[in-house]
Amino acid sequence: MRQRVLIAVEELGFEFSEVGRSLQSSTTRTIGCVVPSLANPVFADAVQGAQEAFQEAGYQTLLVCTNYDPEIETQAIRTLTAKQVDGFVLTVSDARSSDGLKSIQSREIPHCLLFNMAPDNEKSWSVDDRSAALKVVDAFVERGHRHVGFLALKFKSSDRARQRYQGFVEGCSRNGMKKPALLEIDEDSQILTDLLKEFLRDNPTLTGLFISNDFLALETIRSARALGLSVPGDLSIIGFDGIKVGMMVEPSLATIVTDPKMMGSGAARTVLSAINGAVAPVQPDPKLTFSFRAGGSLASPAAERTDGEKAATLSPSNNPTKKNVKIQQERLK
Amino acid sequence: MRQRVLIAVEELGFEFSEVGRSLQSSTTRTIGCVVPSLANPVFADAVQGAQEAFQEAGYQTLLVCTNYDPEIETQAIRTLTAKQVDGFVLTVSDARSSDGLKSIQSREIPHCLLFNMAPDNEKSWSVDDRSAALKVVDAFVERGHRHVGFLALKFKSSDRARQRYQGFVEGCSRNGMKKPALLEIDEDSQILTDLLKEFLRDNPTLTGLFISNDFLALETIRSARALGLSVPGDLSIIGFDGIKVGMMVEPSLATIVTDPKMMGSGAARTVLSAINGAVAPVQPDPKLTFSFRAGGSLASPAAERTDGEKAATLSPSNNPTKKNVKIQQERLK
DNA sequence: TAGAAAAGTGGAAACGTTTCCACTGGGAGG
DNA sequence: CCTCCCAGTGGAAACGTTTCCACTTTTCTA
Repeated sequence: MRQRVLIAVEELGFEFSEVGRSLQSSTTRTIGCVVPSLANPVFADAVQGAQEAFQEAGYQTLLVCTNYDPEIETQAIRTLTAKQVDGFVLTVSDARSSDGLKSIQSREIPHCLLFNMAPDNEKSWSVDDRSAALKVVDAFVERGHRHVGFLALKFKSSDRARQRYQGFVEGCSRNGMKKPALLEIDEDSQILTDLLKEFLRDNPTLTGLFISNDFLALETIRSARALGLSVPGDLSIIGFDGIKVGMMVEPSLATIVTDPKMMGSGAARTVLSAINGAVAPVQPDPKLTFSFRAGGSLASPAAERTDGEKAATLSPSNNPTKKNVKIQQERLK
Repeated sequence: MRQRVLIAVEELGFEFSEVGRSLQSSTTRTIGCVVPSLANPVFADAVQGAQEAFQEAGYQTLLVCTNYDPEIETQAIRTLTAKQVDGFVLTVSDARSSDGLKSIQSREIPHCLLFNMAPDNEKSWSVDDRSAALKVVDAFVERGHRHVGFLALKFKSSDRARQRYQGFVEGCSRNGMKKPALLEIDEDSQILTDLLKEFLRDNPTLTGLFISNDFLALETIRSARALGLSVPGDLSIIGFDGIKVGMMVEPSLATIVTDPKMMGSGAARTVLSAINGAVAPVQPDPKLTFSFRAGGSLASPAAERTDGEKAATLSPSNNPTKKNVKIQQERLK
C-alpha cells in the first residue's frame, strides 16, 4: 500500500501544500524581513546573512524594502502580520515611534531589530551610532581638525543617522570644537556637487566631513575633486559602514567598519531562538560591533592646506596648532 | 450591526488571515525570487527593482539566495512551489539544465528568467553576454591588444560567465587573435594576487583582461598594483556590470554597463502580466540591454609598455603596431 | 394594504493539512 | 478455539477564509 502511494506521488509530482499545513499548524515557517533598501550594500549584506541563517533553519524569508518610508514600513508590517509570519527581523525608520513595531510587540510576535538601537528590553543587533560618532570625532581631533561637518542622507527617516549626528555634536562639544555643520541630502541627488560647494562656502573654516554612509562618502570625494579640492589635502573625509570598495579606491576611505552580514545572521538566529525556545545567541555589545579604520581620506589639515589654491578661496584656513590639540586631548582624559 | 462588528475589529486589532484566504482562493499573492547572492550589487539592485514592482501590485516577495549552488537552487524552488507562490523571478545556474526551472515549467507556474538568456520561448529579461563579450573584444582590438585573458568567478555554476567567455573566445578568433587565456577563481578568494601573478607569468604576452564582474575587476586592479603593475600601463582591464563605484575609482573602470534594477522590475512586471492575464511589457532585446563604457583602466598597450620594469619581466612586450590593428578592424566590417 | 423586490442574515461546503479516535483484521498466547 | 493486543486503515473535526444558497426582514410599488 505504502509503495503504491509513494509511486503515485512520484508520478504526479505531488507535494504537500504548505498553506494547508500552515492553516492547520498556525505556523508558516516564514520570517518577515524589513529593511530600507537593498541599494545600500550594508542592508544587502545583512539580508544575505539573515536569509542564509533562516534557510539553514528551514525558514523562508519574506522581504520588504521600505525605501525609508515609515508609511510603507507600517503597511508592510501589517501585510506580513496578516500573512502570519512566524517572526520579524527589521530595520525601522525610528525604533521609538514605529507603529509597526508597536503592533508586533502587542501581538507578541518573535522579532529582533537590526541596526536600530534597542529601546527598553527589545532584542537587537546594532551598532552604537553615538559611540561610533565619538570615535570619529577623536580621529578628527587627533589630526588637528577644529571645525568639521556632518553629511547625511535620509536624515529625517533614519534614527541611525540622527544618532550619529547627535554623538558627533556631543563629541565636538566635549572637545571644545565648533558645533558641526549639518548638510542633509533628500534623495540620492545628482546635485551633490552644487550642494557641497554651497555648504563649504557657508562654512569656510571647515576641514573635515563625517558622512553617514560610505557610498555617499565616495561620491562626496568625487564631488570635492570636481570642485578642485584635494582629499585629504583640503578636506578630510570619514565615512560609515566599511564597505569593501572603500579600501579599493585611492585615497582609501577612512571609515567606521561594521560587519553587516554577521549582524543580519545574528539577528536571524536571535529570532529563531525566540521562536523555538532555544537559548538565544549572545547579542554583542553595540559598542563593540564597529571599529575605526584609518584611511588616506583623512589627514591633518594644517600641513597640506598651503598648496591648495581653490581650497583657500573656498575655505580660508584657520586651524589650531597641533599643540592645542594635544592639550585638548589631555583634557578629555 | 455592521457598526458593532467594525468596532470589535478595531478593538481586537483583528485582521483577516492570509493563509485561510490563500487556502480558499488557492492564490498567495506571493512571488518567489531566486538569485545567486545579494553580495553582488547587480542582484541586490535587481531584487530591489523586482520587489518594488511586486509590492506596488500588492504582491510579496519570497527571497532565496542560492549561493551559486544548483542543489540549493533546486531545493529552494521545490520549497517555494510547496508554499504555493503565484510566480517566480529567477536567475538560475544554468537555464538549459536547471531541474527547478523544468519543474516550474511542467507545473506551468508563471515565471520569468532574469539575466539568463532564454532558451526556447521562455520569458526572460537578460543581457546578451555573448554580444557584450564581442563588444569587449572590439574595445581591446581598437586599442591594439593582441592577446587578452578572461577572469571569472563561479565559472562552473554560472551560464552567464560561460557565455561571456564563449563570446570572448569567438571575438578573439574572428580578429585573428590568440585564444584568450582563462583564469577561474573558485571562491571570493584572498589569494587573487598570487593567482594573478602566476597567470601573468604563464601568459607573458597578455596585455588585457576581461573580468566577469566589476567587483572582481576592481580587486584585480588592486592585485595588479600590488604586483607592481600599472593599470592600464601594463595591463588593461575591462569589467562587466557597470556598478556605480566603477566610475568613482581612479582609474575609472572600463566596463559593460547594465541596468539591473530595470531588469528586475521588468522581469517582475512580466510575471505579473502572466498571472493576471494583462498584456506583457515588451522585453527589451538582450543585445540592447547593455552598453560599453570606456574608462581609464583601458588603454593601448604598446605606448606605455616601455616604462614598466616589472611589467617587462612578467610579460615581455610583443605587441602589434597600431597600423595592424586598423587593418584588422577594416577586415571585420 | 397586499405583493414583489431588495437587502440582510445564517448556515453549509470547500480549500489541504494534521490530529485524534474508532474500527478492522491478523497474529500471538492461553 | 477464544481472547487480547497491535498494526494498519478510514473517517471526523479543526484551522480561517470565501462562495453560494436559503431564509427572513425590510423597503418599495401598485
